[in-house]
Amino acid sequence: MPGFSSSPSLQSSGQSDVSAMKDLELDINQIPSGVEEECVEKEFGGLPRKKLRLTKEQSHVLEQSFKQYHILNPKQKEGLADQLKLKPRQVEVWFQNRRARSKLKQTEMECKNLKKWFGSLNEQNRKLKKEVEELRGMKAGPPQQLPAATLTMCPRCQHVTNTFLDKGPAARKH
DNA sequence: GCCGTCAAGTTGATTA
DNA sequence: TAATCAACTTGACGGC
Repeated sequence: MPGFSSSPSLQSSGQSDVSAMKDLELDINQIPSGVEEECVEKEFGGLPRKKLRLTKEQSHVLEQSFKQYHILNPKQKEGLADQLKLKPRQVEVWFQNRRARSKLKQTEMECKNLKKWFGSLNEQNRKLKKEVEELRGMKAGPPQQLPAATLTMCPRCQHVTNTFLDKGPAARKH
C-alpha cells in the first residue's frame, strides 16, 4: 500500500527535520516498490492501518477532475490512478468522500439560506403585526379626530383617491 | 487530551 | 449477480 505517512524508515533518513517533513508530504506515495510490498504485507498481516496523505499534486489533480465530473467511469478511474500512481480503489474512495463533502457543504449553505429567509420573514411578520395594531388603534379612536375614509380607484386610469364617507356621492366622483 | 479532518472500511440499496 | 453508489463508521494523524 503506497503512501503511509508515518513510516519509521522515512523519518529516520539522513535529511534535516524540515526537508524530511517536506519530502514526507510531497513524495509520500512514491515509495520504492519493495517498501510498498512490505507495507501491504504488514497491512494484511493484521497490524493497524496507517493513514495515507495524498500529495498536494495528487489532491490538485483530483480536485480538477472533480470539477469536470463528479462521477468517474471505470476508464477515467484507471487513467487517473495511473497518472497519480494510486490504486483505482483509492481514486474511487477519494471521489466518494469528495462527493460526501460536497453534499455536506451544499446542505450547510441551504441551511444558512433558510435561516436567513426565516429571519427576514420573521421581521416582515413583526412589521405587519405592528401595522395591524396601529390600524386597530385608529379604528378604536374618536371619530371626530379621524373621519371615516375609504380608498377608491378609478377603473379607467387606476388613480387611487381618498374619499370621506360623510360626504355626498358628488365628492366621490373622479 | 480533545477535536477536526480525511482515507479507508462496512453496509444496504440500486441498476445494468 | 457483480458493480457502484450513498450513508455511516472507524482509525490515524495533526493542531491547539
